[in-house]
Amino acid sequence: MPAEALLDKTFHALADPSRRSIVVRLSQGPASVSELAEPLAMSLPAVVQHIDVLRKSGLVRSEKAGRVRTCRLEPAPMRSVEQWIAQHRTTWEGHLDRLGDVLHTTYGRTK
Amino acid sequence: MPAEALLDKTFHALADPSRRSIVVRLSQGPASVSELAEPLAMSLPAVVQHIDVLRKSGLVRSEKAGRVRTCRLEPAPMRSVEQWIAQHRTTWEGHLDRLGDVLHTTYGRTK
DNA sequence: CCCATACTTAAGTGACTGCCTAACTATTTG
DNA sequence: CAAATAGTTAGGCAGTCACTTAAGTATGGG
Repeated sequence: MPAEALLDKTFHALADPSRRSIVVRLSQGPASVSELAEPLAMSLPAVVQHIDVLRKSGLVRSEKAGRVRTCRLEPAPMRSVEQWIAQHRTTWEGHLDRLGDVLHTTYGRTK
Repeated sequence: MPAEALLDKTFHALADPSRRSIVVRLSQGPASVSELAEPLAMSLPAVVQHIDVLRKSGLVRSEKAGRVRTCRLEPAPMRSVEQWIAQHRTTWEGHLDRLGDVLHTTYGRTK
């Protein structure tokens, strides 16, 4: 998957409170579909659809054993989101530093 | 704005490549609406709508001077997204550590 | 073998997105 | 003041989203 599309899907997946709560739950360890559904006030198919959005972003992986599907968190997409933010925050901060320089040379005690 | 809603809007705002490219451009310093529109292959009203999504998430602030509206990046929402991720990655990593402990005590050389 | 469990599939719906064009309102500038 | 510039407003439209209910498919226990 192209990096841009990965970011699209990961940001989109995280832009929903139900899906974020699933992620939070999974950050504490794997869980079945029913376990993930239990705290959510919606039908089971709706939960499965949310899990599917998370799965398509790569944030969640799942395997079925018997009649139970167990979901677990996959760290890579979250890391790429974190990196994207860190990278552009750095640019932004770098620019602020340069702005500071400009302000300093323009208004500071020079010569 | 409640923290949850802020995360909703910020993640949603960043889930679009055009909007992310606007953010990247603004991370290098403020820009006018037309400047932001120039590299994007879409009509000006479409760009303004994207800027509006960014504005509603708090990621972008803008002021109008004369007929030019200048947009700049606001760091707070990006930071809260970064914190949300860091927080749950920590939980997740913590769990991995504990899993490591369990594996060690269960299968490792004990006593 | 029967029944409860744990999903899965399908189809539908109302709201929201991301675009567009057309028309309009301010502000410079010649 | 007339024309170009910089946005803004309004309306429409195809596609996606977040659900729903109803019906189906495995699987495991008694």
